[in-house]
Parts: sequence; C-alpha cells; structure tokens
Amino acid sequence: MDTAFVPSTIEMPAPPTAGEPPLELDIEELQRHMVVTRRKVRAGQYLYRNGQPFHALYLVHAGFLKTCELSQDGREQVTGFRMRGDLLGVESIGLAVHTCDAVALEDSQIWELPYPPVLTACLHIPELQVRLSAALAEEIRRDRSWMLTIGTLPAEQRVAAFLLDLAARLARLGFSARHFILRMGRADIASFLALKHETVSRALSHLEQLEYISVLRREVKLLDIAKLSACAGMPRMIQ
Amino acid sequence: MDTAFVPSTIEMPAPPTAGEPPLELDIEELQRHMVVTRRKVRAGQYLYRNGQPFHALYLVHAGFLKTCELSQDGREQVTGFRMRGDLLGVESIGLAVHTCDAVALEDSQIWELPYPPVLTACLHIPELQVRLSAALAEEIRRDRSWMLTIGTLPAEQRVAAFLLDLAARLARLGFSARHFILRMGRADIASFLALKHETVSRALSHLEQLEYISVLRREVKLLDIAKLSACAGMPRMIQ
DNA sequence: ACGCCGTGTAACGGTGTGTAACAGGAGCGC
DNA sequence: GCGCTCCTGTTACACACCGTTACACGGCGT
Repeated sequence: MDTAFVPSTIEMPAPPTAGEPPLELDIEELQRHMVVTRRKVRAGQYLYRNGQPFHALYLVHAGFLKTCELSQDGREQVTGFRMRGDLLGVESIGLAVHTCDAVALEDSQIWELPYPPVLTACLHIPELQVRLSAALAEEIRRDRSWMLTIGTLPAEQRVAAFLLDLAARLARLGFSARHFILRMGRADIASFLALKHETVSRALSHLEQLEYISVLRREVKLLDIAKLSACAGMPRMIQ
Repeated sequence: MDTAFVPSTIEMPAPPTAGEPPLELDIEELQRHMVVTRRKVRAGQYLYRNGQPFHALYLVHAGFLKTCELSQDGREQVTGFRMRGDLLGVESIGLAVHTCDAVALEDSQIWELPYPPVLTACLHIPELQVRLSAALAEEIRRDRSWMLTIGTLPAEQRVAAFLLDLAARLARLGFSARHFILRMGRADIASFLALKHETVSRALSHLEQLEYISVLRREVKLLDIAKLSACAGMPRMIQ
C-alpha cells in the first residue's frame, strides 16, 4: 500500500510524477535564453552562504535542503526546508550578497539560474515574469503561514502542523504522505518551529502515545491523519 | 531638539524628506502607463480583506496600517505595521483573492496600483521590474528577520527590537527616532511578537524601570538607545 | 574499539501566560 | 459640563508549558 520514502542519493532518478512540475518546463525554455547549469551539492555542503555574492536563483531538482537566517550575535533560525520544485535565493534579490545560508541535508541536485539574466529573460517571456512574481509571493505567504502557526499555536500543535505540511509536500512530489523518513534532525525542526529539540522530541513521543503517529528516530508514519489535522489547528483562511 | 511624532491625519501634509522616496518617483512614471488612484482609508477601515478579489498593489502615501494573517479556526496574527513607502498586497500576487487583511490604524492615504497593469508596465519599464522584484524580496527578508527575532529572543528583547525597528523606520521618514506615538495598541504589538499583551506591557514597564525608555500609554521616548540596542539582540548578519 | 553526534527521556525550575482586579482615558448621550 | 460605559493599559498572583540540565543509548566514522 504505502511506499516508504527511500533515502534519495545522487544515483536515484528524480521521482516520476503525473506531469512535470510547472517550473520544470521553464528550464527548457530558460535554456534558450541563458546558460542554465545543474549542480550537485553534497549533504552538509552549502549551496550558498550569507555574505557570498548573489549571482543566481536556485531551483531544486532533487534532494533536500534547509535555509537559515543568522544574526550577528550568533543566533540561528531555520526558515524553511526545501525540496524538489522549490526556488531558493529569492530573498536576496536586489542585493549584492546572499542574506542567509542554504545547506543540503542530503545529496542534492540544483538548477542554477543566473541572475540578472533571469530578469532579462522575463522581458522576453512575460509568462516567466508572472511565474517569478508568483513564486516570490508564494514564498511570502508560506512564511506568513508559519508565523501564524508559531505565533498562535502551542508546541505540540506546531509539531503536528509541521508533519502534515511535510507529508503534503512529499505527496505532491509523488512520495507517500503517510510513511516517510525525516531528512532533518530534531534540532532543525525545533529551530524552524521556535522550540527546543527536547520539546520536539516530547511532542513526537506524545503524538505517538496518542497513536496519531508512529515514530522511530527519523522514520515517521502518520497513523491517524484526521486526528493529527484536528490537533494541528486549521490552516490559513482561504488559500 | 527632538520633535515629537504628531498624530497624522488626512489634513497633515506628507512629511518633508531630503528627497522623495524612490517609489514615489515611480508613481509619476506609472501614471504614464496606467490609472493610479489615491485612496483615503479611515482609521479602523480595511484597505482589503482576506477573500476579496485581488486587483491592485497598494503603496502607502501617508498613514499607518497593520496586516493580519487569519486562520480558519479564528486565530489571528499581525504580520506587519505599514507606513509611508511600504507596498501592500504583494503576498497575494498570483492569486485571485487577497490572503490577508490590511487595516488602517489611523486615517491613511494609499496609492492604488492596478494589477496586472503593473506587471505589464514592468515590460515597458525594466527598472520598475527590478524595483518590484526587489520590493518582494525585501518583504521576504523583513519577515525572515522577525522570524529570527521571535524564534530566538525572549519577550523583553523582542519588545526592544520592535521599538528600535519602529524608531528606525520613523527616522527614515523624517520623524523623531527618540520620541513617538505608537499607532497600535499593546494587543497588536503582542500579536506581532508572538506574545500576550500583558507581557508587552510588562516588558515596557521593565524597560522603563531600567531607564532605557519612557512610556506613557502610547507615547514612547527612547532614553538610552545604546542600552536598548544591546538588549534587543544584534540584527541579522549583513544586510 | 573509541569518539562524536543525534536521539530520547526525565527531573526541575523559570519564563511567559492566564486570570483577576483596578485605574485612567475616550467617547457618547443628556 | 457631567455621568456612564467601554476600551486600553498596568499589575499582582497562580500556574503550566517549555527551557534547562543531565544522562543514557544507538549509529556512524575513523
């Protein structure tokens, strides 16, 4: 029935989908206007770092990454987990350098879209401009949705919301929404949810006691999606 | 020395600045490509509401507004306070309807930029496209910076960061950075910082005891900016 | 085998929240 | 102007959620 999310490596082919993701189509069109390269990033390596020259946007082809916001006094905050189809680097548009870090959590493949050539391409392909603007706006909405979750839900409900969001995104990519392996550790989940890792661990254990989920290290099975959804708080109004 | 931030009303002229804000120049240019109207919004009225058709971006000419994210189960989260020069509505680009609320906290004046005509104008004015993209990216950075603050700082430091941010933005508009009137209540500040309003009140009182600030209802004086800055945590690395 | 790191759990305590009470100011009607 | 109502803000006290501290265990790399 449910197929487990197997660890993806460089050797694994991109998962088959009913159709190519929309931005995937654009790669071919973009290649007619500029040099688009595909990059491999090993687990633990940075795709880009805060302070590095900003010269491209990055479209995830395969793999899993996290983005982090950093403060001058050493604080760090995970701001998102990125997977196939996600566009990275947009937050630095308009600046000379990147303003955050992007790290691969597993071996990944990334399309590198040079900037400003992407912007120039927008002039020639109005559809691309619409797409880019929409992608930026979607990024804003996603962040806002998490701000709502973090600002208004207690710890366990945040964790539930996190699992459901991850499950939904994996399902969109053709993976199982009920059985998957977390590609990030408890500390990263915690940072993302403005919690401490012990709290994440406790929340997972309690959700398991409730039999909403089964969890063993990084393997997660969602056992009762309805109950978990009720626990997670309802999503943003209209979407 | 310090001039107090006087309550702005419809009758008050926009404050004088050394130069017009960059986006202000674009209004004149935009008007050559589309109908740009100036709208008045009374305190307490909505500029737009979640679920309403999305047909424009909004540039604040004068006044003060808040944006709110809403959930289906009634939770609400203030996501920002907007003043002159701020662009609103960008989070809904790509959708048919607005995804959040924008409410005027005082009588305000707003430039209404019809969308998609703005997008079409970008094709004719590449500089505008650069500006719009940069504005969207700046919105993302701003939200991320607050996520870092909320995710890594305790309550009192969040409040300090909030005051400093507000002071800096007011200063940029030509107002005093040391003596101003808050246009929002404690509850809104609290929502924005993922706190409760009592906690905000307590933090303000304590900062006053420390003689970092003086606060009386909505009137705030920053007495020791250095101490307050040290309290607020250092900002995002490189900006 | 050893060391390091991530995960998981428990105990304790502190920070922030919830509740209640109160004060003061604004707005409205007479 | 006065009185009343409502809203906003402050403060005290109680409590619980989550952070802190500590430790054990398992997996992985050398």
